[in-house]
Amino acid sequence: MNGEEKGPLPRAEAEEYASWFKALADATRIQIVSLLARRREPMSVGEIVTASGVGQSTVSHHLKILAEVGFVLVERQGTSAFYRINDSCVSCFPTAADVVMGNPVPAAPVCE
Amino acid sequence: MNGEEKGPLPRAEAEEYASWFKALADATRIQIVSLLARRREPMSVGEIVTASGVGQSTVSHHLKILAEVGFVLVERQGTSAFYRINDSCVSCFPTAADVVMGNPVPAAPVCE
DNA sequence: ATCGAAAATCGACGATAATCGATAAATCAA
DNA sequence: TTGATTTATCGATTATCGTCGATTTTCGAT
Repeated sequence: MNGEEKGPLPRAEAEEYASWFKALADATRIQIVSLLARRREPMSVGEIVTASGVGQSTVSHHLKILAEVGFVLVERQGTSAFYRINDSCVSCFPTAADVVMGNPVPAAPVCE
Repeated sequence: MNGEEKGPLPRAEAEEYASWFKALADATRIQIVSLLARRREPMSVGEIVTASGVGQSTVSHHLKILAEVGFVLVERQGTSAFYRINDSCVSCFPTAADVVMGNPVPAAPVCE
């Protein structure tokens, strides 16, 4: 019982979808995500900083956003934080068709 | 020859991807798109305005953005403009997996 | 306890984007 | 031509976002 209404998607759902897409609506975040996806192993913030050429605070900021949506996972060891890609979250990311069809918003942003 | 490099996605590609996702990174645009997708027939700007409850100039602005990415198609009749969903563009929209895998950016934003 | 290293947070700035009201442009009818 | 209707554009305001430098926090080592 989804898209048989004639009105637009309710505002709340639309905002949830939008927050998903916002996570990938920035070139720097896409670079960070692609970086973590190519190297399959976890990377420290420092490694990501040097590999991406972006400031340390900026990288930390973006990693936080990516973690909130569940795109990346954190594990802390000593003073370091290691981030890795969250494959299960990548696969549950909504498609444009989902939005357009009015499919229910994916379970929870934080998968796993 | 895609994701076997160790560095991040080149900036240009990352920006192209980001521009795609930016198109759906706004709740109002998602509402407009979902509205056009549910009613399969074209809608005039005025109809979209009353159905969405957003200002006329705002709707016109968002429709322009959606048209630039190819999500919607325009046809003008008299003083009216009728917008409809572009199914072929919806299906070619990149997935999160595409971004993460470093797949090539979809052909052209303006499909059809 | 003190120091150094790593990451997160804070404060500020500039740029971008969303929204609105008003105006302009285009079209058709009388 | 004049007027009415519909949409696009313009100008301004406001809010959001990305970025940076500096500071703070956390943790391990000495």
